[in-house]
Amino acid sequence: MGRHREFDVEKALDAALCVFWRKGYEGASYADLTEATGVERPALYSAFGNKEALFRQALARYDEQYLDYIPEALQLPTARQVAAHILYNAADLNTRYPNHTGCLGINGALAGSDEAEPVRQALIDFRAAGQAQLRERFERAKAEGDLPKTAKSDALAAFVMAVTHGMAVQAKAGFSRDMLGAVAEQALSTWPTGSSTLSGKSSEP
Amino acid sequence: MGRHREFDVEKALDAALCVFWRKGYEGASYADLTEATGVERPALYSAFGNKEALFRQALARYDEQYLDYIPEALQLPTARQVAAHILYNAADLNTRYPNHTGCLGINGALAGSDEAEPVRQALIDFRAAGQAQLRERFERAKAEGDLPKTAKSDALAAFVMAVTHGMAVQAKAGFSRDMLGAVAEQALSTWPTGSSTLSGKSSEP
DNA sequence: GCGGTTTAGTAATGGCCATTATGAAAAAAG
DNA sequence: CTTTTTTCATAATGGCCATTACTAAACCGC
Repeated sequence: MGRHREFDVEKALDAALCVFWRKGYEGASYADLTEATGVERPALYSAFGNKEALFRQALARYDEQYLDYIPEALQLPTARQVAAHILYNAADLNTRYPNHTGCLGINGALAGSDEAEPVRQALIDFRAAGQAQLRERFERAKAEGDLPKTAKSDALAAFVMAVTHGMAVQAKAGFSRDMLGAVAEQALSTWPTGSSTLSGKSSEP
Repeated sequence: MGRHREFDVEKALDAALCVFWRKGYEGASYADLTEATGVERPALYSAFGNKEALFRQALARYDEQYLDYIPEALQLPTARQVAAHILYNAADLNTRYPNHTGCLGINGALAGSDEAEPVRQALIDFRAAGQAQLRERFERAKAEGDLPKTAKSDALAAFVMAVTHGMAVQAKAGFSRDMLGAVAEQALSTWPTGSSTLSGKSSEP
């Protein structure tokens, strides 16, 4: 029993997510959040908890709703396809919405006041989890002969992630989808292969 | 005539620079700045103007004091050496000071409140200037036959910058100098060569 | 339709923010 | 030594911040 909620919690979370995406954790004020969600402050608190809790839920939703290309990528047959799928989809996502360019995982909190340290750490862990998945996928690729045994899977994973992070910074600076695509292409050129040569171009746009 | 300044303006600027480097523009409060510089608020205002003006002066000093490896790099004989010098020195700088890892050009202001928009734009312009220099250097390299005529100098410059930005993000997340060095090495292993093959390793550590 | 319970919205609270008024202190000029 | 000019430091100002009492309204089971 009791009164029903008058707003759609999921829609409010989506709206808050976009605010965080654009302004980051500390840059987003409750004035911004209430305006974007159409929900008054106390209702946001009762539905999501405080600002940090709201951000963490937004991050989880971001992972589900926007980063589904990562599990997709990990299932592709070759390491090179995995990397290509990630890089081109990142270029895409980072430039798809003009109102919130770049990546929530980067925009969220890079530097800031000490108060935001827990959120910063959460984002570090979030990115590290993705990188670990990628490294493991590359290790499998080595076992399968898809990558040379001399390849360093942790360095390769860090490299792919570094390029996506760099593209996120550039997207936030206004770089076009095409420019980021060119960056991705360059990152993929001469990818190490099991059979020593054949550096070929990407199969993706 | 009149009273002398009791603090060293340059030292105060250096201290403020480190605060911005660590916390970014919005994350740095005047409480932080007065503590780090040992200078009271009104003295900072009279010496540097407001917070935005102080940040811009800190950025200029950062360019002079810490990014001298970029003009150095541009004078090296080959495009590959230019890129290698930039990437390895960036890996170094990003991890040299445990109290302010990463890069001021990235940490300074990526996302944030609307109020910080001018600072964000200043940093975008700052990074774009570096990227433009690099692109021009690569065009020269094409003219000199040091890069293939088919190479896209703007994409190459954007790629090198993307990797440095990504390394800055990773450094802020606590990555070691060695890990960033491995990222740089991987970035250089994709480098196109004039003579079609021979993707060789870097000459730098 | 009434009592219990949950939500909505207004408006308050205390804290930190950048910025600056104010007046004391210090140094050079006359 | 006095006057003028500049810097210093304390402390105030107004605004925005996240968070939350508090009151009114809406719904469910009875």
